Amino acid sequence: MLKVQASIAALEYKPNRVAQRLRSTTKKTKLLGLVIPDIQNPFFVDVVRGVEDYAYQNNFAVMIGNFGQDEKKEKLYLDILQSENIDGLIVAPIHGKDKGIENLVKKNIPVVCIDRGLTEIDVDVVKVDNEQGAFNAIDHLLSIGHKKIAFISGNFRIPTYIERLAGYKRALSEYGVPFDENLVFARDTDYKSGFEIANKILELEDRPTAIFSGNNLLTLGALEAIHSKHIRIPEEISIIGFDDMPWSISLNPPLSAVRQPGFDMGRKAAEMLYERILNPHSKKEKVILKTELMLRKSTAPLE
Amino acid sequence: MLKVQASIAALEYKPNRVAQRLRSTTKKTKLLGLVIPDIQNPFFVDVVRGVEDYAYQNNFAVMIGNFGQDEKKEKLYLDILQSENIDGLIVAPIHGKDKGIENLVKKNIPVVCIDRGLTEIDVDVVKVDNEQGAFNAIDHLLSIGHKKIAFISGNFRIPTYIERLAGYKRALSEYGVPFDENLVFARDTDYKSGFEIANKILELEDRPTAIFSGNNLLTLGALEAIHSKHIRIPEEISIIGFDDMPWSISLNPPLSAVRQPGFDMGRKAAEMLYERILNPHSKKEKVILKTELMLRKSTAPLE
DNA sequence: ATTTGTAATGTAAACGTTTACATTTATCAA
DNA sequence: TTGATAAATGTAAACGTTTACATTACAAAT
Repeated sequence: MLKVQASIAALEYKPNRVAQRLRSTTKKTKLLGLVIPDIQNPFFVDVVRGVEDYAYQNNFAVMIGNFGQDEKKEKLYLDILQSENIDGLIVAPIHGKDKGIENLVKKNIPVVCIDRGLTEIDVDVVKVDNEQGAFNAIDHLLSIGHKKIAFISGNFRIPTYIERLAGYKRALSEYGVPFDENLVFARDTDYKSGFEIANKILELEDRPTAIFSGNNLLTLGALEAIHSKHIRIPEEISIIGFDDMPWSISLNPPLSAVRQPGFDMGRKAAEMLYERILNPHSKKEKVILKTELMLRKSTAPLE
Repeated sequence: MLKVQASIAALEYKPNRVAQRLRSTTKKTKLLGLVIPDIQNPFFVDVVRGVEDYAYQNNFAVMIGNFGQDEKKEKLYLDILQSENIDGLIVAPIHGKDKGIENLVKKNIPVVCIDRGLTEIDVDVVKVDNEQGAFNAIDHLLSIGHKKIAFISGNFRIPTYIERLAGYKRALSEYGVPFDENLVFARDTDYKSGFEIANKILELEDRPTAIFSGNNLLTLGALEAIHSKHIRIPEEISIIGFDDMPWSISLNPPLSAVRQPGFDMGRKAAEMLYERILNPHSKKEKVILKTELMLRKSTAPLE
């Protein structure tokens, strides 16, 4: 063994990553940034796991920022990560024209967008076919006789929800059911919003026979609202949600849902980021993953 | 306005955090480490949110590592964070004699332990009264007539589960029910373990009338096992879990649980870490938070 | 105008690496 | 043993800050 290497081992020398990162030009700093909208949403937790899985295998550390749908907070994390000289960044943009992310891309910092893309600039993206996913859910509901279907959505500044709304509309029009804008409710993407919106829906004069909820947390919130009013699912109302969870089967009743492959999305994003770091000028890539309709017990035919 | 400051503003100068951290001795690097066992567990997600909440308010960034109960991975994150010159670290030790964390404490790096303490060394800790929490759950079960209560636990190297077992035993002995070691099952702390252990329990000759599951994920896994065998809760078997979730009420049936204040725990830990950074030699603090018994519909008297 | 004090700016070294060469040491064939 | 080549080690500058002083500028007070 070499003398130097022997000493390295003997003294248990661990390089200081800060100094490495300060000096290094040829990216070997092994630090990735990951900026997500809501760590409470199990879908994003899956994404995180996917990213970490790939990162760990390739000796990267991951620095996570959770901005909780707060634009200022997102900006802060973007700034911090940039001034941390990260090798690259995986981020779910708060909206399609996110200037902060655009700037990073322009500065040639490797960026991969997840869950949502950017409209103003060409960038790597991994997402899901939201339009088709929503279409499948609504198509299912329509096929079993529902016509009055409420949509509990997140904010329409988030591209994801625009796409899901498009799927909702397309299904409706295929069945010749007119679109009623009073049936779509958009607010935040959290549990509380789901709860409050569902409460409002359930008190409507001519109550919808089915609910399509735009994400995990909205679904769970809506479920609480329905249960607290002792309305029976699916006898009195059907519900199907975007995002599946391992324990969807243990909900009351077992929940029908549009499954997104969160783990795969995270893993793929990390992989693409790695490629992008190695190869900064190759063509930007768009990956659209498929959703899967999980039919369980929360949707039933309208008699 | 000063000339220098004017230029700072004009050029939108952002200090390079890496250089700052490399040079700075009087800790103003504003970076915290957070190392958690399992980001899939909603309890730890709450902890993360609590930490981030405090950090954000005090302009700290948080670097999260999720080690998934893998000791090697925990070690890696500890090493990485240390060589990142972080100001301080919040960590849930993988077991009570965690050498990696002991070393950090000895090197005078500010450390706060969450959820679990360290036996060999004096360190700041925020945890919950696990013994009492488990006692309350078992006491409730015993008070409504159950005697044969299975305990789905995590690995007994994790201090938390040792304490929960102690509470289980104490309740039993207060009711004069002999402890039967064949009723405690310890494996990993994930969904799959809960599912598999519950399956085993349900096939037992003289099947327990109640299950106490050691955490969130174990509970959810057990629930799936029970449902897939079409065993009715609580008519045929009662179940109560450690850890509550916002949507526990929407489970089938609404789940009785021992609630831990995860958000508060995270926030308190961040606060204590901040104090520790400012004041490295003050007396180490132990904070024991209270649990709360949430009685819903998954436990019923034994007729 | 001169002094005095304070605020603002300037200067050089240091943090622990990487980078790019220069130099030394080891290895092998002739 | 010598020379050629490769491997190992040595050296100095640079990364962008902070730290600790030194210097300069600008008031207000004499």
